[in-house]
Amino acid sequence: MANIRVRYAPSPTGHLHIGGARTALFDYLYARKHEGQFIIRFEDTDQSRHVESGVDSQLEGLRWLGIDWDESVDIGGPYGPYRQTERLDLYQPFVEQLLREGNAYPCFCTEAELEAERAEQEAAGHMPMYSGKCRHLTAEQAEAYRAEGRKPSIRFRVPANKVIAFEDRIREHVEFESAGIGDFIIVRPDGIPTYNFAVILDDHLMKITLVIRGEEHLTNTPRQIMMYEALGLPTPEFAHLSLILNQDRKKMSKRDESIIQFIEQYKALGYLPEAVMNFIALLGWSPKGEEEIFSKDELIAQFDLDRVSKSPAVFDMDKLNWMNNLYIKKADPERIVTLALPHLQQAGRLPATLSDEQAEWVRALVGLYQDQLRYAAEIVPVSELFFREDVQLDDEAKAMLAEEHAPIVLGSFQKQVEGASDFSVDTIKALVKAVQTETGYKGKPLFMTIRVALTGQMHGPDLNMTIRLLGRDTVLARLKKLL
RNA sequence: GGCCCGUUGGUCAAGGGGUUAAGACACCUCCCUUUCACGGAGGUAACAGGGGUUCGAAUCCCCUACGGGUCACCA
Repeated sequence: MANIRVRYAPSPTGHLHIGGARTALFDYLYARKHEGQFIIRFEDTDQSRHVESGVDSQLEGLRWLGIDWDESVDIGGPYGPYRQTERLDLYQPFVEQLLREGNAYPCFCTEAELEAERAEQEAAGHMPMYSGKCRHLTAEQAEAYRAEGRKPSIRFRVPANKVIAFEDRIREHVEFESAGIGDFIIVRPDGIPTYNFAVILDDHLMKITLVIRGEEHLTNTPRQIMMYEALGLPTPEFAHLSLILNQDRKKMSKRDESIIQFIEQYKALGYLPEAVMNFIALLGWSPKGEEEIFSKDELIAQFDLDRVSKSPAVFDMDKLNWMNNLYIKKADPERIVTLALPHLQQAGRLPATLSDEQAEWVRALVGLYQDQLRYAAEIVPVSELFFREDVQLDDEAKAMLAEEHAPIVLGSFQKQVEGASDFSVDTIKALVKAVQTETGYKGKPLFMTIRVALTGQMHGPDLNMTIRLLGRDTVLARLKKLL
C-alpha cells in the first residue's frame, strides 16, 4: 500500500471524550506504525451545535495524551482547510455533478412535513424512512415550489435493490441492501452539506486511505459507498471500532456519572498521560504477548488492526487506577509533587505560595504517599491526618490505646520528644529506640501505639517520616490530649 | 420493528477444529514488613442456550436468547 493517510474527524461540540480519544489513538498508532500521516479534521457542519472552544479542547486533550498530528487546523497542511465549514466551496462541483447525472435531486419538503410523515409512519407501526415524495418532481412542480419561496435541500437518490458490500478491516465482510435506506439529505436548504456527504468528499480530497471510526458509523458506510460510486470516486478502506461500554455494559452516555468520561477530567485529577494512553490502547486492542504496560513507542511498534476486537470493551476504572498507580510509582517524585500540590492548595491545606520550608515539607509528604497514590488528587484524602485538628480514633484504634502498655509507651515517647534536640528522621528513629529500651516494649505494642496515638490509624506509611512531617508541636499536642 | 454488529471468569482479554482454555485487574490465602502498600508464592472463577457438520467444536453452520448500533436538515 502506498502512502497511508488516516484521520480523526471529531465534531467540535465538546471536550475530548474517551471514545474519541481511543479512535484518535488508534488512528495515530496506525499512522505512525506504517509511517503514514495522521490528520485531524473538524466536522462542524452542524452550526446549531457548534461550540467554538470545542476545537481547542479536542486538540489540547490529544496533545496532553501525547498524540501529535501531521495536518490540522493549527498547523495547516497541503489538503486544508481542516474545518468543514471552510471547505464549502470545494463541495460545490460534486453537488452539481450528482444533480446533473440524476444521482441527487432537490427536495422541497419542509421539516414540519417530514416530521408529520415520520409520525404517520410510526403510528402505522413502521419505522421512519423518507417516502421519496420529491423524487420525480417535474420542472414545473419544482418551479412552483420555488415560487412559493421554498428553498430545497438536496437528496441523494439511493439506487433500488442494490447490495452494498465491503470488507471492514475489523468486522470483515459486511453487507447492506439499499432497499432499507431512504433517500437522504446531502445538502441542507442553507447550502451546508450534511455530515455523510461532507465526509466522503473530505476523505477523498484529503486522500484518506483508511477510515477508522466508531461502530455507530457502520450503518453510514453503505450510504457513503453509494455516493463514492455515484461520483465515480475510489472508496477508502474502513475499520469500525466497537463501542466502549460503562461498567453496566451500557453505551457510555455523556450523562453517565459512573465513569469519568473526558480526558480533561483525568488531567485535572492528576492522572499521568502515558498511563491513560496505555490504558486506552487496551480498550478493544490486545497485544500479542502477555505484557501490557507499554510506552508510546512500544505501542506504535505493537499496534495492529487485526488484533482489534469486534466485541465492545467495558471501561474498567479499577484497572485504570491500578495502571496509573504503576506509572506514578515509577515517576520522578518532583513530577508527582507538581501534580499533587495544587490539589492540597485547592483543598485549603496549604497556601498559594509556599515558603522554602513548606515546599520541602510537601515534597516529603508526597514522597511518603507516592507509592500508594492512584492519581495525584488522592493526596488530599490520604494525607488528611496531617491537617486535621484532632486525631479521629476508630474502635480498633481505641482498643489499641486502651491496652495497659499504652500510657507507658506514650509517656516515655513524650519525654523523649520533649528532650530531643532536633526532629530529623534519624533522631526520631533513635527516640523510638530509646522508648523501647526504657519501657521494654517492642514490635507491635511499641510502634502501633505510637502510630495510633499520632494518626488515629492502624495503617499508614513509614512511621518515622510520618512523625517528622507531623512536626514536634503537633506530636506533643496529640500526645498531651491522650495522657 | 427492519437492517447491521456482538456474546470466553465479576472486569479486560488470548486462543479461530484436538490446549490441563493463557495473561492482567479485582477478590482470597500465605511470605516479607512495626502497620498498610509495594514485592514474592499460591488460590477461587469462564467458552450465553439449543441444534447441526465432524472421529473430535470455545473455534465452522443454523436457530433462540440477551446486549448494542442505526434508521435525522447530529456527527
